[in-house]
Amino acid sequence: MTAVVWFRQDLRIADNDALHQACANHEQVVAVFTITEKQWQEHDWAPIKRDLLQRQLNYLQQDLAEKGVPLVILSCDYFRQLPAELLQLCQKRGAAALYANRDYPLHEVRRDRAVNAWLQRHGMECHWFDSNLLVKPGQVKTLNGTYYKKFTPFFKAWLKVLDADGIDAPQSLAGQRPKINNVHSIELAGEKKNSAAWAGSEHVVRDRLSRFLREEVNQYKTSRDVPALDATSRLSPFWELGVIAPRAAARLLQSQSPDFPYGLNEGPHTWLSELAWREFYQHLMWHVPKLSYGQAFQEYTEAYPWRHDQSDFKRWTEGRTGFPIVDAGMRQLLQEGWMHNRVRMIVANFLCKDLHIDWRWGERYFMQQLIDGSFAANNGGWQWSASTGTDAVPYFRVFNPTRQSQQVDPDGQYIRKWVKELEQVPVKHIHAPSEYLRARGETDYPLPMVEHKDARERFISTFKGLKNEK
DNA sequence: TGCGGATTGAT
DNA sequence: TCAATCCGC
Repeated sequence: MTAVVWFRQDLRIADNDALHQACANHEQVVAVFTITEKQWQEHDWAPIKRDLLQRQLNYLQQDLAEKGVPLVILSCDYFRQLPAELLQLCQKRGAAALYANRDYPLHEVRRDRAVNAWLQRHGMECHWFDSNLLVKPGQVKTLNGTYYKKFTPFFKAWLKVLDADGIDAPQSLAGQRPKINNVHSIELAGEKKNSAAWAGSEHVVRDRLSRFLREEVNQYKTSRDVPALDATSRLSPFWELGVIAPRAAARLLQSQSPDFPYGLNEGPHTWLSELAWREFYQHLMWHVPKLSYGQAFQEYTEAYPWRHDQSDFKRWTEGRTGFPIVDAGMRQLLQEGWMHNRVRMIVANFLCKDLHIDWRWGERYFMQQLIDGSFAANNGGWQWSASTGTDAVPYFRVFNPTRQSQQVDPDGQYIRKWVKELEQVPVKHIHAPSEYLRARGETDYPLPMVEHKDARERFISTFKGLKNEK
C-alpha cells in the first residue's frame, strides 16, 4: 500500500520521522507539500521567506527524487480546505496512510486535527511525529503539574530529558525505490524577495551547521553579541523551514562532551541554550492559546497605553530614528530580510520603551520582513522585550540605545555598514552624532526622534502604575 | 542579556 | 575627582 508524507515545516530527508516511518512501512511513498497562499498572507509570511521556501522545495524535490519519492504540490487558499484536498490526493494515489511531523502554533494544530478527523472518517490512518523538537510540548512539567513559565527551570528539565532519553541515532531511508529522473521546477505565486544569498540544499546546510559547531561555536558566547563580527551561525531560516532538525544539531554537539548534555564548554552550552529557548517558546505557544490571538501573557500589561502612531512607526521601520544602532538594524532588516539578534533586542526595546508603540506592531513587521520569521520565537522575543511576557525583561530595564551601541559596536563598524550617511563620522561621535553633524552643517541624517531620558521615565512610571493596580 | 543617581572611600 | 559599589526603578 501507498503512504503519503505531508511535508510542512520539515523540508529535510535526514532526521525526519514521518518520512522514515513511511518508507519503512510502505512500498510506495508519495510526498506532498501544500501551498496555502491566503493563509500564509494572514500569517504575515515575508516575501523573502516565501522565496527561500521555493528554493528549498526544489532542493527537497531533488533529494526525494534520488530516493525514488515523488513530490506533489497541492495549492489552495486556506488551511480549512486541506482535509478535502489531502483526502482527494490519498484516494487518487490509492494511499491508506498519511505521515507528518507536528507543528505547534494554534492554527497549525487545528489544521492537523481537522485533517486527522477527516481522513480517519474515510478509513485512512494518520501517523503524527514530533520530529521538529527535542522535547515535545507537555513532556516536561513543573512539580505542580503545570507547564514551565520561567526559562531557567525549563532549561534544566529539558536538559534532564536529553540526558535520560539520549539522542536517537541517524536513520537511513528504508527500501529501494527507483530514482525519479524528470522533476519540474516548483514555483510559488505571490510577492517574493531574493533569498539567493541564503539558499542551500540540505547537505550544504548540514555542512554549514557542522562547521559552525566544529570551528566557531567555542567563540559563540562572547562574539555573538558583536553584530559587526556576525559570529552567529546564520542558520535561523533553516530551523524555521525545518531544513535542519534539532536532533542533528544535538548529535553533533554530543561528541564535544562525554557527559552530554552536560559538561559542554561555555560556547556550545550557550548555543544549546538557544535551542532550548526555541523549544521553550514553542511549548509556551502550545500551552497558552491566547498568545496566538495577539494577547499579552501578563494580562495587566494590556492596560498600558501603547501608542499607535503610524508616522513614528514608519520612521522606525525605515531606520530614520536618529539613533544609529537602531537605524543600522532596521536598515539591515529591510535590505537583508535578517537582523543580528543582539540588534533585534535593541530595536524592539526602542520601539516599546522609547517610542511606546504597541509591541504587536513590531511583532507583525518583523514577521513581514524576516527570512527566519517564526511565530513562536518572534512572539516570545517581542513579549520579552516589551515586558509583557512570562519571564520577560523587567519593565524598568530600559536599554539606553547610545550606551548599547557603544557596548556592542564600539568602533561603529556595524553602523557604518548600514547607515551610509554616517560612514565618515569619527568613532567618538558615531553613536550619537547629532552635535557633530550639526557643527558641520550636515543634515542628511535625522535628529534623534525622542529624548531617551524622558521617554524612559515616562515608560517606567506608567508601567509601574499598572503593576501596582494588578 | 540595565540604568542612573547616591554613597563611599581612596587619592 | 573619580572609580567602585549599592539600590530603587
